[in-house]
Amino acid sequence: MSTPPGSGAPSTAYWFDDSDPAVPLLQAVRRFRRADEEMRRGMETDMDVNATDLEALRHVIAHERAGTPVTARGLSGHLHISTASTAKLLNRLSESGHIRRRPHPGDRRSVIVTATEHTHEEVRGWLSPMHQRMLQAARDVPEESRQAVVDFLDSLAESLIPEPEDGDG
Amino acid sequence: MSTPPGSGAPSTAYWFDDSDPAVPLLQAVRRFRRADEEMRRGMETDMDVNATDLEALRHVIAHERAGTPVTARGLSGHLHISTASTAKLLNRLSESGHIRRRPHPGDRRSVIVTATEHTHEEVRGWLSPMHQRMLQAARDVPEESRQAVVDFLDSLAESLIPEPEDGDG
DNA sequence: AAATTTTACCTAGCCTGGCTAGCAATTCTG
DNA sequence: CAGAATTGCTAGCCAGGCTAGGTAAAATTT
Repeated sequence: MSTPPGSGAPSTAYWFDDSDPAVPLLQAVRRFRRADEEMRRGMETDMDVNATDLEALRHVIAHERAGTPVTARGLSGHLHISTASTAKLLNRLSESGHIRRRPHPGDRRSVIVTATEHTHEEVRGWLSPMHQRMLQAARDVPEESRQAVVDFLDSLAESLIPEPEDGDG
Repeated sequence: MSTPPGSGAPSTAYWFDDSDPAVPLLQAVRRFRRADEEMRRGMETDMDVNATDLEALRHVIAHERAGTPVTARGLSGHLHISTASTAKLLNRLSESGHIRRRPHPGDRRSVIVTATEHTHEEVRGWLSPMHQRMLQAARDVPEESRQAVVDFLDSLAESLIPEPEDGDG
């Protein structure tokens, strides 16, 4: 083995066995996750909203663009917070001018949430250049490796699902 | 054409132009991110600690394994929370039996944080099978595509760094 | 080496953003 | 149509951030 037991462990690769050629891939994944977190933090700071509110805005905008507008209920589900917390969130975001509540055309109990034009611009300002760069990164992946990348990512996603404890039946 | 302008947009690919062959890669990235979030949520629930505390435990354990133990200060920096909040966090986690404070051998102001054996086991129970699966996923990437994967991920990470506003200069 | 500044950590007390409970309006169902 | 279910709201609680301010130890200056 490459990490001699009992010796001072290497500083970069905590858990890892350096000799495994698969390790650099997981290290790259780790770097990506870190960068993702930092990006979110930067965006929160810049737009002066918390993480949940930011994700809410992102969701609202995405659905607005897709023409499948979002209700308070739907938002609550997406964010995994209660409908009560969602009501508070909507209050915050409408007071700060980020979103607007609109009546749902087909259900008078329900509320449609839309982003204000200002919010659209603000988010576009952040996301669209970022998105362009990400798209370019994806285009730079050689044709013959694209499927491998997709498979790897999906396989990773699969890895994160906990193995079902073999219970009774 | 794939996304007829003005028509009702497709539900899966909000922002995307389906015709770009790079898009499936970003969609896979998105699926991975989602899975990652869900994994964390599951772990929080299962171990009955909040996200910050969980990340703290992870960090402590990783550093413990690497033989570079972590101080309260270091933890505070890693988590991006104040030293005061870190003190509270350490109180929570030591009351719940997850960690222990130890004197720093070389600096009597400082505190070394270690995880209890129980915590090590608990985290190992979650992470090491997951890690095995991730490692397998990485090994399954064909040799000739590995570099492309690493490059893509690093390039994505790079993409997340906001472009420097061209200011005065 | 004495005095000063900086650093690591702590407690006290505040505020934001979750939560449950409970209500009104609307829609669905038998 | 009566009763059950669903959507969203307010009220009020609590966890987990924060700033302010204190002490002890270490580092730096004089």
